Amino acid sequence: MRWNKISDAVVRRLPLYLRVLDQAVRDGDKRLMSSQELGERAGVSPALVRKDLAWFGEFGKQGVGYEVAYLRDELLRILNLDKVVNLAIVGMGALGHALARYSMDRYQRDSYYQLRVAALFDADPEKIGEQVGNLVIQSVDRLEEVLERERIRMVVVAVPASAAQEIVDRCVRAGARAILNFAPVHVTAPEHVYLAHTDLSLELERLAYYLED
Amino acid sequence: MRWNKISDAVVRRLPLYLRVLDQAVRDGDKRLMSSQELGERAGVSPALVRKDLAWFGEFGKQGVGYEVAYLRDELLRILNLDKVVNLAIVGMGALGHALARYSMDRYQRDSYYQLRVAALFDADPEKIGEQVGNLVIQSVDRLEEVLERERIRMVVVAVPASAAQEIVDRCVRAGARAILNFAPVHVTAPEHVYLAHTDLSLELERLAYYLED
DNA sequence: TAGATTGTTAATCGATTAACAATC
DNA sequence: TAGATTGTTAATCGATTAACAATC
Repeated sequence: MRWNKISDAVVRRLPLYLRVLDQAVRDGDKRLMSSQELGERAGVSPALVRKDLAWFGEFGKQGVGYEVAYLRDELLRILNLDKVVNLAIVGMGALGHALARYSMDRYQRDSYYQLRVAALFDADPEKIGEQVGNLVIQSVDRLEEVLERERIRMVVVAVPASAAQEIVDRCVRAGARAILNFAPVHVTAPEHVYLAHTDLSLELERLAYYLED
Repeated sequence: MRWNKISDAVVRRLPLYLRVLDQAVRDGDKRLMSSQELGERAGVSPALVRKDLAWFGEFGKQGVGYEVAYLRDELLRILNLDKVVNLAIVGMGALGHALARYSMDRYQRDSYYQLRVAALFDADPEKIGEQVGNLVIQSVDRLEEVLERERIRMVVVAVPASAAQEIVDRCVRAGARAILNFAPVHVTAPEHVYLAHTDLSLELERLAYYLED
């Protein structure tokens, strides 16, 4: 089952719903939730919640709402998070470290969090061999080899701008299907690879716009 | 001069243009740039480049293009980055550290980068007193006092989800005008404060959607 | 002048909201 | 049954692209 043509804007909200539902399941305070309440907690209008979910199926009951545990499981399935997803982080600067720690901690703590950090890479000989959680930072020279051997198809790129495009190219050749680029540079990938960009420095800079004089 | 009503989507692209122009100024390879080339380097269509810039004035010359140094300076002014902007980071976990290091390094290195990290806060007694660059992590108890004294109006929130709303509220009361929240939770602020949210775990989770089965 | 490229208006595209029949 | 809430269609809103007259 593939739901192509689903817009980015929709996909972007699914993990938000997932989080609200998972929280509700944990708290165990309610078995059912309306689009009204789900929207409120996620910061999205109720109509949009219903429309987003309707792209993937009919998960609710009229007059009743959505069963939280069921909808959470469906969202996990839709997001491919119902089974372990291996993930590599390339570039173990401060940001790479932060992302690695966060994901590792969460993978251990939350049974539902199935994003597993499977490999860490850096180009700096000083960093290679360093232990982070239960992993050792490897030389980026072994990038292709390890991605292929471990069947890693999701990669976080946190290298300097000057190296980003080359790393992306190499990940693509090694079979990556989804790449999240944190380097402050516009990079490209072939159509069949999903490439997203999160640029923290751009976020900081745009924020300054809203400081009135 | 205030250009209210400029959409978020437009403001979000300005730092992108700024980066391309600044790079061109540094390289010194061209004095002029067309919307075509600026767009190509930024990953934006030429028409959109022209439209975005036109919200703020007439910066180009027909048949010629934009003067890179001039347009860069105008963008710096529009983004309020033509003078030092003080910034506080609350929550010095791995992500807070990464952001602090990044901004501090860049402030030292790039003469045009005027986002100055002016204060660091954490609630953990273990971390308070720790040196990061030329700053010492302070107790979050002193948040209001320091923000007011140092006239800090831009704040990065990198605390755990459970503390985020309280920290945002306190920043608002202490005069913050622009807040960037990294905590994985939906928080709110009054109308007069600009609040943005960057959620790295949501980014990672949505990425998994694009891994085909 | 001739060619190029802006600034701007109109057309298109896409995403969100409103509304409501279906139905639990 | 009566009340509530979904799933879905139509209306609205906003952002991007296309086109071109103005003009350097």
